[in-house]
Amino acid sequence: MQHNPKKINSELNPNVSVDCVIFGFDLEQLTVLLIDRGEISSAFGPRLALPGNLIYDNENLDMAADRVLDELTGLKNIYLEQVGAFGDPDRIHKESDREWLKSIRAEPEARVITVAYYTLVTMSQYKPQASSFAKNADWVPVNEIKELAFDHFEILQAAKEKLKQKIKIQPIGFNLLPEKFTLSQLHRLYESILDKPLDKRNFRRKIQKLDILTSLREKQRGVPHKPSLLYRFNEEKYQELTQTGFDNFGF
Amino acid sequence: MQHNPKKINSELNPNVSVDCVIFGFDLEQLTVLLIDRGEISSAFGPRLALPGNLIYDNENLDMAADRVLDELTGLKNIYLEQVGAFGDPDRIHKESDREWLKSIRAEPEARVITVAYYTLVTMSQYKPQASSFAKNADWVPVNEIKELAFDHFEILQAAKEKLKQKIKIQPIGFNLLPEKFTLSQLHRLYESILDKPLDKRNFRRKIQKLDILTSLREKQRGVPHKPSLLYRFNEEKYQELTQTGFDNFGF
DNA sequence: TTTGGATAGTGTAAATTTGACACAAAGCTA
DNA sequence: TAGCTTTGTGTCAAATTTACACTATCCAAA
Repeated sequence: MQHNPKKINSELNPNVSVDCVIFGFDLEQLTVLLIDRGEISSAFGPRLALPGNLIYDNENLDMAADRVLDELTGLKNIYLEQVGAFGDPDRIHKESDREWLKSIRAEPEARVITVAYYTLVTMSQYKPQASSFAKNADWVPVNEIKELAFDHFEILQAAKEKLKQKIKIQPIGFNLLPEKFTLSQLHRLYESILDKPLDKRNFRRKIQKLDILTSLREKQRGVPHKPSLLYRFNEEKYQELTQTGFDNFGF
Repeated sequence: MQHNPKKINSELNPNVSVDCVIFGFDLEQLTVLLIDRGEISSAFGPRLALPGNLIYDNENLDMAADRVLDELTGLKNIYLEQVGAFGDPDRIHKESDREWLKSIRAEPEARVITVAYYTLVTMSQYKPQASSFAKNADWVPVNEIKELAFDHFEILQAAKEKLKQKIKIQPIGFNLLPEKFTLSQLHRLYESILDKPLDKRNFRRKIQKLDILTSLREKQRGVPHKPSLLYRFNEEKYQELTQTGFDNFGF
């Protein structure tokens, strides 16, 4: 928790926390980085929760979200979007929740509102076992999550919906892919986020017409089938597009 | 401020406030209900601000927004959508801001984060002078607003953008119109929200094809030109539509 | 080396949607 | 009754969307 020593002199605000829905994509499906709260909670409710923490009084909300992400994964400068504020007075129900909150320095009796963010990371840049902060963290496919601690399941639903809407307007999906990727991977990504099948040929036609991909003269290697061409996201062309007011990346 | 006596026994949370962007439509342009903070602030900065207040510890955020709206306008059951949380540690800059916050019982030294909402009301249902709470409140056309107190201008921008995106997905604009309205009024409404001109015939064709309007056998009266037919929003047909997964109300 | 399994990559035709555009009808006022 | 103002309407061309099936390429196993 002392990962960012500059912050430690400031005071934690006991009323406001930040929770992060950290999305990843394992090239098959959308996943979320969850932390396991361990035995302490297992008898009472869901062990899995979104990573989060109270905010410091001298940081703004976006910075707090960056910090939580950094503490857990060591990643910086990650795509980040606010989902919204969640704050039912009774959002902390269980004795186990209170115990656990104490263990991370929160005031379990205070009413806490949380500001939720979602972030998009490239899974290959981060494996949970690589970081000492992430001993209890792991990627879980979104579709397999049926419950979470506190009101985190509700937050996850809201984040999925925000992401879905956002990707119809901006091609932010590239933040979830490695630098080089195939059209099929991009296709799968859009299908998982939009949660519906998309026709292969129509998808390819549409994405190619946008002209925001650079085709690398390079093929996939080691796959037991016809290897795919690799592409890279072309930031410059994307900027050109948006600056002309274009905003129809919808599917 | 004691409009809702049930709440008065609970404690105010000094760290969390709710601000409301109350949109209206004067049949010409989009407007926002602002309060005038009066002389106390005039020497230091903008007098106009969004209505808002601290939240009580026993109410959830949506309820708090409803309450603020009710206190100011007396309106209940209004369309309400969260914009997000705003919370730069230095969002309260000026001495005048501190004075004013004291006057509404806030703790000016505490770091306050605010959760912003936007709401859509029918202007004809509410005239500022009708309510004793609203002596200092008035409708201001959105396009004429150049600055607001605190970070409220930023919040307003965010709210406008949210509304713009939302109306592309759901036909929520009817909440801004009287029960009976003309297609031209609806047309103007979409133009003000989307902030761009829309071709009259194409707009009409599109809105009619959605089949969510009931044509009343009734004409406008007293207008110095050809009177328009009046329409009503058809909630049932809209529900049918959305339940089939339709979500393209975009323009 | 041949064969089978798996995914990549490609084109077309029909239906739908969009965008551009102009004039007659209806009511009010002077 | 003449003039002003806004309503209400149709068409055509272009662009976009949808549905749909087969060959090419690589790896692995026989």
